[in-house]
Amino acid sequence: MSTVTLPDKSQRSYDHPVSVAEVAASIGPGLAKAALAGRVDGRLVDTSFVIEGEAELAIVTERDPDGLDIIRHSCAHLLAQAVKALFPQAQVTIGPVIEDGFYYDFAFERSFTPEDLAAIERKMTEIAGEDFPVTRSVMRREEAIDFFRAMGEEYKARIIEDIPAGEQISLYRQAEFIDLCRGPHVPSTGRLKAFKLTKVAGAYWRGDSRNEMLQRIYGTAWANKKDLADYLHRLEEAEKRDHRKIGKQLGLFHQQEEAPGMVFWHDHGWTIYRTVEEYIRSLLREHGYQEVRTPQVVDRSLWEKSGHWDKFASGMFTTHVENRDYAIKPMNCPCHVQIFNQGLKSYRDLPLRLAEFGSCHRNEPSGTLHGLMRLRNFVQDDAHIFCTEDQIQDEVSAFMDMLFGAYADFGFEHVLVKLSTRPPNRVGDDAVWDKAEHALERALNHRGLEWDLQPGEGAFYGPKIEFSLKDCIGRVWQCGTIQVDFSMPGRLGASYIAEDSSRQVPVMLHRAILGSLERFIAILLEEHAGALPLWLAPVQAAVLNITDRQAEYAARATAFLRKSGLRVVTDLRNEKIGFKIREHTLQRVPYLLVVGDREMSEETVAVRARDGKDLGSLSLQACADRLMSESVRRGRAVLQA
RNA sequence: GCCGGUGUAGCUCAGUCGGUAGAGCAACUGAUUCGUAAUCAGUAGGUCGGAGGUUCGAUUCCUCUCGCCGGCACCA
Repeated sequence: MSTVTLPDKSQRSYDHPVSVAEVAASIGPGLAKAALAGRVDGRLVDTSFVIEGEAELAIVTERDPDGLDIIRHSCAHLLAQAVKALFPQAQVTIGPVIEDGFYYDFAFERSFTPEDLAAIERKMTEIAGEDFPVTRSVMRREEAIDFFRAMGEEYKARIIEDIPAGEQISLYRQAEFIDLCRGPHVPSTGRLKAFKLTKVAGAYWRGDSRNEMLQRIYGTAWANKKDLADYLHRLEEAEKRDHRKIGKQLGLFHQQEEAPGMVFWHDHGWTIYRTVEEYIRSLLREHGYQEVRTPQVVDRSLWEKSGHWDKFASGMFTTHVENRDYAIKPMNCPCHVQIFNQGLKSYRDLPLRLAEFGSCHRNEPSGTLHGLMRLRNFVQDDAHIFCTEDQIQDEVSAFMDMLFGAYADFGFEHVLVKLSTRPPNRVGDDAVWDKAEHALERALNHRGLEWDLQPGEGAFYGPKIEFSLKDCIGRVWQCGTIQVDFSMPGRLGASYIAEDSSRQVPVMLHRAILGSLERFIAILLEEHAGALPLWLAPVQAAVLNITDRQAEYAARATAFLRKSGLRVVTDLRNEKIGFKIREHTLQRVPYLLVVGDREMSEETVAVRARDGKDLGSLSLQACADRLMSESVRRGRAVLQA
């Protein structure tokens, strides 16, 4: 006797143990066909899973998010089967589900070529067409190790060896292909109808660069062909937002071979940059920071004291002049401590907040450079807060207010927050780390934020909170951060006189809102597809004349608007108005102000918004007022509109 | 740094199974003065990323190297 309770609370009883597939069939033939798996008492199982006694059951179909994951996971197996069919010498390793798809890592004597990929995909389609049943079986661990080793699957054997002794191992078979897997899987290969292999790449065995490199094949999979086509289309559209593409189209900046990882900012890009910087500067003033400026090139002895020379020697650009070694600064904190160290500090001076738009150089590995996102020379909106242990919590909270306010002004709502704790290689003792980690955790929880824990990902001198944003194709980039540092002030001899007139070492908080200005601007460009909100747009309006007759008036209108504080250009070229509108629209200019004889006689401009909307004719003053008020509202206007 | 791909005019791209390259747009010249996403005609423009090698001859084949793109590892 078995009784299942369905999600709608209805119950069904059977006089024998029933499989998930049987239950689905007893509900209806449509559901039986659609069933991919079952969720029994909250646990995902195959449709072949047999229920005895009482259980809650949900039939998982492709419409269930778990169903899509199962399809993707089964696609990884399908990929592995196809690869083994075409390249029997290849060894299988792991094949997990990832966002929008899956991958599978193979050990193979050579690299897979794009042609191989096409052949593998054809083979996958063929196998799916055969509609092989997918069956589950179990083995004892030792038996499974021998089994895979006998097949020549050394990597699989090693994976199983890491599974705790005595545990049962589940295996999944489809036709001649057998893989170790926890499951569940689709009932048969015919259920995989919409997939595409997307790229090949190297990936280290067990994610460790000391290990050999495997061949990773990525794919995407969906419930049906339409979803797949939609996804590929979305991806194509997203790639058009790439900041490197937009930077070129809008003439914002360029990079060239002679300076890899560096940026040549052009006028329009630099205007965006300065606007962002000036905005942050206004926040610094508001929040009680001092702005400072420190040297680019500093003697190696300071970096030895800070610990950087030891730990990041190959990551620093160095130079040698008159028998002295120098490093071009990779970060600002040691220099800020030097400023703190000038003059005797009292507890009354704390918290002392020193900010710098600090230009840093780091010799990032060549394979990591990525447009404006990862550079060898970048500017941080950096600051170091010198405070007492008791002040940490308030300072972290105040910083988060500042950060979330800024992100709102820039139009970002979805910020990924992560807490990274002590790494294996670190300075400072564990009691100190405990204290720092707890302070950050408390500040996060106090604010009621959702956050992820990243154990072992902290900096060598302290734990940190990271604030990340996503780029156009969903890659995550760290932007803001706040890091507690109980080590460096002591290493660099920072101290203050406490209330009891004893000498104490201050705590230092490293913090940045945007992180690298370059990276933040890249994300801004991708977020807005180049159509920046008015306050950030390098050109806020263009005045376009219809014929030469209005040239003088157009210049006068431009001068008027500029005097009001707007960034305005004039386009007096002898071109049709449609041509000019097209060009400036492609340049993402927020407002196009057309002047013909009518506007000239009325002292107005005909206002056209970037989206093509006709806002009618406005007097010069009304136009200036309207644009200025939109500009000062920044990104929040968009959010609240 | 590692694996793979890639590099042709200012931009986007085509092409040469080895005989020193072509289009569209942009630029320039001329005509056109035209009211909301491309006016017409003409002209000019490239040591085919760099270095070496094979060859009578290399942009094309080989080797090395640099940049870029996608992953992986890294990211103070």
